[in-house]
Amino acid sequence: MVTYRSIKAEILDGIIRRRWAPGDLIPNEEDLARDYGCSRSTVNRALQELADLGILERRRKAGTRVAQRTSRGALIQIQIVRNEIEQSGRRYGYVLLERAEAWAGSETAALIDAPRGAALMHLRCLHLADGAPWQIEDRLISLAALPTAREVDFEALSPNEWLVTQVPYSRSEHIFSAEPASAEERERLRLRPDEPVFVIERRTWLAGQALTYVRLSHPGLAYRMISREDDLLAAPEA
Amino acid sequence: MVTYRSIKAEILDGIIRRRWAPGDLIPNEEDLARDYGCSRSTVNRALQELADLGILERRRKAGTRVAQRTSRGALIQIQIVRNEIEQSGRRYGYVLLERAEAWAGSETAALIDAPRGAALMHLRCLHLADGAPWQIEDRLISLAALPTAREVDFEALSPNEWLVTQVPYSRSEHIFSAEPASAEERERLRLRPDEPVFVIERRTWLAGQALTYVRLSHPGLAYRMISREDDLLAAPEA
DNA sequence: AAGTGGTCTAGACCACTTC
DNA sequence: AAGTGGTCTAGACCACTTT
Repeated sequence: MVTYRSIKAEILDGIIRRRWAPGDLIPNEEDLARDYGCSRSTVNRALQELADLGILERRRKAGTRVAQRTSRGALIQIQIVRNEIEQSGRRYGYVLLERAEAWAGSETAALIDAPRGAALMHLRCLHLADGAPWQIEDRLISLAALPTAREVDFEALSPNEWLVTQVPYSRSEHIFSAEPASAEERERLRLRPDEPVFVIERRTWLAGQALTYVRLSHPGLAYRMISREDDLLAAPEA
Repeated sequence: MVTYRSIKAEILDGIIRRRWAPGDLIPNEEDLARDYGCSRSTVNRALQELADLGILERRRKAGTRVAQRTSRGALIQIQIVRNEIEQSGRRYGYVLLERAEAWAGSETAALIDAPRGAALMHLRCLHLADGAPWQIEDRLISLAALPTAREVDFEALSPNEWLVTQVPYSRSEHIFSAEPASAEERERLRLRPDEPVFVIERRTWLAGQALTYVRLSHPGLAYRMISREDDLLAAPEA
């Protein structure tokens, strides 16, 4: 039986084994359908999924070409801190360090992408793995967008967990960097002298309105962010 | 006209505005098709794409549910270094520091995931932006998998560029970390005292065979890895 | 003007999962 | 056993792009 999966696999194989090089035109849907003895819809689905993966480029009338691969991306999965720690078999711990409400100055307004003077909640927390410091969470929440944040007991539930489970967003931005540790980070994360921090900054919006900004800092020597991509040639069945 | 895109947008809107909360069951395809006055295939495509995005979870007989969102991932685009620099309007420079062939010892074998004793090429290069050091590329290439690497003029073309444009792979792994700078990195990247490096490590394989391992280190104070996600609610037309 | 992909349809059969 | 999604078909019309 010719399935869209089998067509997808064959085309992929042809690309990887250089039957078609980047930039080459592959046959049109009608021809492929005849070759494979299936309907055009089936071919269409296979090619469309390869185009979604960035492996093919398709244009009406111009046909379907193998994309000039600049290197595929890496997909980073950012989980709820608690799950990330528990899934690696360690015990999760959490401490709220600070909770305050304030109006946005020009610096904080820029961080969270809210207007100056907007009402914000500022939270600082420490997440622990097996009792050892794992991550400092330094967060701003827009109270205009999320007034219910005022009623949440952040001593019991981390803002990270509350937001991820309760607050939908439609757009996000992530920035990753390596920074020298501040004196406070050195102390709270119990860093060695000279040990840097791995920093993740994230902003989220819902329908154009800023929701939150967070800076997550991890001990540089203990933290690695890993992304594994599935093998494109691996057959689902065998 | 009811299109699969409009259905996708409506369902997404319903999820984001909490008409359905995470874990909730949404109507089955047949009912939705009747509601929208379209065929089941159209509904199917909409729901399937949302499932591919990780927003819905579907199981036969059990139906379609809103996924428990752990937070969507961040997609990192890793480009050819030269393009990355030139696209930001800076002048690109490149220097080959070292080129050698060797047999894999136990450490290098583990890095590249090749057997001990495998023939490897070792390359070290420096990439510059506007004359300032931007990245050290420290690379191992498996000569068993890529014997043609021996004939490439790496004085003229960086291994990064050669591999990305010429060598297909089917699986990859990325690791990002913050590390204290070594003495050599401090010198080559002209780092300030205490400035860490942002490190990207990447391995690639083709059909199970290891191709290459690379360690890319950037000045921590100058480098930021950024990932922006499209707004899910943004309408393609208006 | 003509070629190619994009999408929809109405129906069919099947595969998987729960009841 | 029955409900739900997964996939295929044959055909149709349309949208976009190039010639």
